Amino acid sequence: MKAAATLQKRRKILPKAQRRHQLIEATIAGIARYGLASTTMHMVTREAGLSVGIANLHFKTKENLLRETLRYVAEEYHKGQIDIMKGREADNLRHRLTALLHFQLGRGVTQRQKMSVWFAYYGEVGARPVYQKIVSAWDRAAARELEFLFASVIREGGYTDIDPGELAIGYAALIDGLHLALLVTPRELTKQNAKKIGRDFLRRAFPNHI
Amino acid sequence: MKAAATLQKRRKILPKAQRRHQLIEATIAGIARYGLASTTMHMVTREAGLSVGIANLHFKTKENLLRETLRYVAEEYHKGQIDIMKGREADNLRHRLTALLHFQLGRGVTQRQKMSVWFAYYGEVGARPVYQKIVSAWDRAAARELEFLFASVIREGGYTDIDPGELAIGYAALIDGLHLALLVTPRELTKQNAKKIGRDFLRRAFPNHI
DNA sequence: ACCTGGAATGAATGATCATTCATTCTCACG
DNA sequence: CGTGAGAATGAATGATCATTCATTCCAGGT
Repeated sequence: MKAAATLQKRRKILPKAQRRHQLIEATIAGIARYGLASTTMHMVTREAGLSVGIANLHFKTKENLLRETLRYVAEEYHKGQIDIMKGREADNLRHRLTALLHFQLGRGVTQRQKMSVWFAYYGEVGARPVYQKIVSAWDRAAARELEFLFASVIREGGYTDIDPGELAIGYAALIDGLHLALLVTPRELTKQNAKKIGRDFLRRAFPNHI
Repeated sequence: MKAAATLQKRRKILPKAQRRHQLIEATIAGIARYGLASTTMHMVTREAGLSVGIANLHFKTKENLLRETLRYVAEEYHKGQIDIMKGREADNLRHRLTALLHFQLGRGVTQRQKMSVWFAYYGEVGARPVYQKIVSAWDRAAARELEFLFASVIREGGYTDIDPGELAIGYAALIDGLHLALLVTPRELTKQNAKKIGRDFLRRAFPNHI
């Protein structure tokens, strides 16, 4: 009788890596919808179409799952940036700058879901040093690359009186701030407009390039 | 015998407004130390030196206490900004710009505790529309004032090709981003440096003023 | 000095959750 | 085909927390 009423999902065994990925994706969805605080293991495992115990099997604790999820999100965002900044040999500097801007404020990154997850973790950084460590490791790598790119642009354009490191921090801060504005006050700022504001920042610093 | 061992704190009755303020301050301290998620009513009331039931008496629910705390923090920050932007009659525009920058990146605002609280709430905005409403109401007011200030500067300086509204959004985003950087990667950025980066942003936009 | 309205207390309650682990089920391999 | 190593399940457990409310205590009014 029991099997007759409910469509019994056949149990499936899959490699560890795949299950871990599945659970991390479910965690992201949960955080975006319910926030970091209110996301429960039941929600996550249900979203993944699995049982509660599976989380313990692959991640041991909830805290660990959250850490791995942050690592995953941070890597995705920063790797994307770094790849563009390194660019292909043929790409000129102007093209790299605009490609970077379009990535950082483009469809992929500025999805409400993604931005929610980012700021959910930032919000806990004050209380959990572990999150700070994970993010700042990636941040440093991206910052170095951005500083290098800016230094090249400064050399090529013969700009004076610009410190590439400081400008890189300023630009990165502007992008983060625009993400925040898109999340918190979306009615006051379109993605179109955000891009224009980012471009204007670069134009004022590098008038011969943008 | 009971009273002999423990130093009995005498119960005190105070006006509603005072107790509410006391609880809000304790909530801020709790959020900064333990995060929005892990701050319990016991912690908050203990921090305030009161009993658990008092929270229910003055705020009905925890959710309500958190909302009121956000309102308090948002008001404090945005009122401070707005006061400076309106300024005294005698203040010239250049002075208002630098005063604003020093407030936004000064000792009071960039305390780790304050920034933690800010981003704790931002982190939940994706999941709780109420927080979005509270913040965006204040944000709009500050944005209007900033746009007005920038418009005055543009007029006075005869700058062309600058939209005050867009520049205001960009500047506000930069400041938010710098706060985030100070919170997440404090080893990479001093407050001193953050101020310089903010000033450089203004200088590129308004070279005759800064 | 003595009431009394209502501020303050904190043990008790019930709800929610992370975590456990005995059991069931799969599938790769012999 | 059978089989066992280990992947997957989910009811049970125990911990944590927000909320309640019967009781205690304070202070302003008479």
